[in-house]
Amino acid sequence: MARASDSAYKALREQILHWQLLPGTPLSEIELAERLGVSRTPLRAALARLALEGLVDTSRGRTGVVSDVSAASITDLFELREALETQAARLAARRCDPNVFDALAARFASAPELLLTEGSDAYYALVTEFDAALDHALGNAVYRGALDGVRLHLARARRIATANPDRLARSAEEHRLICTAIRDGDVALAASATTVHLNASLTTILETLEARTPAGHPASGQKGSA
Amino acid sequence: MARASDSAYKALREQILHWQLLPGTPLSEIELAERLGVSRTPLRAALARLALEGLVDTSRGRTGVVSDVSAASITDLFELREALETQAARLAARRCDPNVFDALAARFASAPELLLTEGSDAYYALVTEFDAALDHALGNAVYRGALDGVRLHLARARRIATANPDRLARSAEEHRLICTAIRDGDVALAASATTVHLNASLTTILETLEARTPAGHPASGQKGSA
DNA sequence: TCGCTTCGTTTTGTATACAAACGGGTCGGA
DNA sequence: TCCGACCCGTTTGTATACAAAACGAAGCGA
Repeated sequence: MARASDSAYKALREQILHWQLLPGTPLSEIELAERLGVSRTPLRAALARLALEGLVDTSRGRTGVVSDVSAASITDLFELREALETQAARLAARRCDPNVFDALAARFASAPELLLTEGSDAYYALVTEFDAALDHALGNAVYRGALDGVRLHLARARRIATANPDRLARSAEEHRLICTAIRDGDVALAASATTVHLNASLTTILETLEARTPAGHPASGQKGSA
Repeated sequence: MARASDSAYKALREQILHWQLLPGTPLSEIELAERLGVSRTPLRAALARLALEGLVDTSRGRTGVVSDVSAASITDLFELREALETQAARLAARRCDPNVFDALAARFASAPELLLTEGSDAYYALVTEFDAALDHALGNAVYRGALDGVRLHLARARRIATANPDRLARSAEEHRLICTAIRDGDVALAASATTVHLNASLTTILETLEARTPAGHPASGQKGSA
């Protein structure tokens, strides 16, 4: 990981995910190489990787731009996410170690205090632990790769909706329900609870997004085609 | 697409998918660059792309190898595939143009004759048309990207199980049922029929794979970790 | 005889130099 | 004045040269 291409990739990814590089920003190889202190060759590799992961859009023009985050693209993302996570919840309900998800349920139950004392970052860290537990329960590297792809884009979208303590508290309750359902091996409930959670999450993000773009002021171009 | 990196990518992908480059084959940059008549720079890009798509495994050692196709990896792949395709079938049942899937159902109904007169390649072309219709009904570029990733690996796995006319005829009947369910907007049936089809397909591939590896003769190493 | 260290070869990773292609701008003509 | 073609600058795509690191083998020592 000490390779220049990797560090360039990590740096760019971080900046895109943190909205320091805004959607639509053109990514000139020469300029970025200079700014990141690497040669064009490893930078090209980093850019190619970001393009394949969907964070960089190379389809328009020759110079790549940071890919767009529109209401349409987020809706599409959540459609895929629902397919993956509901089935993941079902599978986990069959295979998991109940103790793991029992412990997670308890931690989600006490999340309101966590939010008060340590803030939203600590809560997101807890969600990451939940994701890891889900991955471990699945025991499927291919499936995990697909989930990671979704989580990557989700991390960027989530930055818009951060800092809504009320929503996060409800999110914690939804996660708690998912955890108990998985712990109890209740396949149907695990899937349904996941659907409920994702719908609430999507709604929140879309509302925040709409509030941010007053109307007639599209954030940065549209989604793919018509 | 006239770029050297793209042609190298396409050539390598073709050879891997057609089992001309067998799983485990080491991919030396110098040798491949010479063989394909391109420089190492574009070849590296091609190799990186294949690695990100999962056709090349760079985790073991420094030199990448063609990724493995084991019973375990195929089972994992199908677990992901089921998550994606069952939900895709549900969504398509809600959104599709009935005429499209009605026409497809008719063509799957007459697939037995197609298999007799034109062979399995023509049948696979029909399946590809079905996939395209599904993508179009979804109208979701992100979802399609995930499906394409699965289809890529599936194409390689399928090469093992090809040329079982009896199975293909049954596959056609399963597809016909899926098409009619989608056409009729029957969400539950579309999903269930897809599950049935995928299970049958997986079983066939695993049986063929087992018959090919007589025992104690692992095709080419194991899957990821333990 | 087994294990460790060390050296050599091979392979990847990076930098730079060069060629080609796209875009913008300007000049000329209708 | 508007349209079109051509030219030039910038940017990407490719090739090669160099550096660093990893694998393997051989030799030494216990």
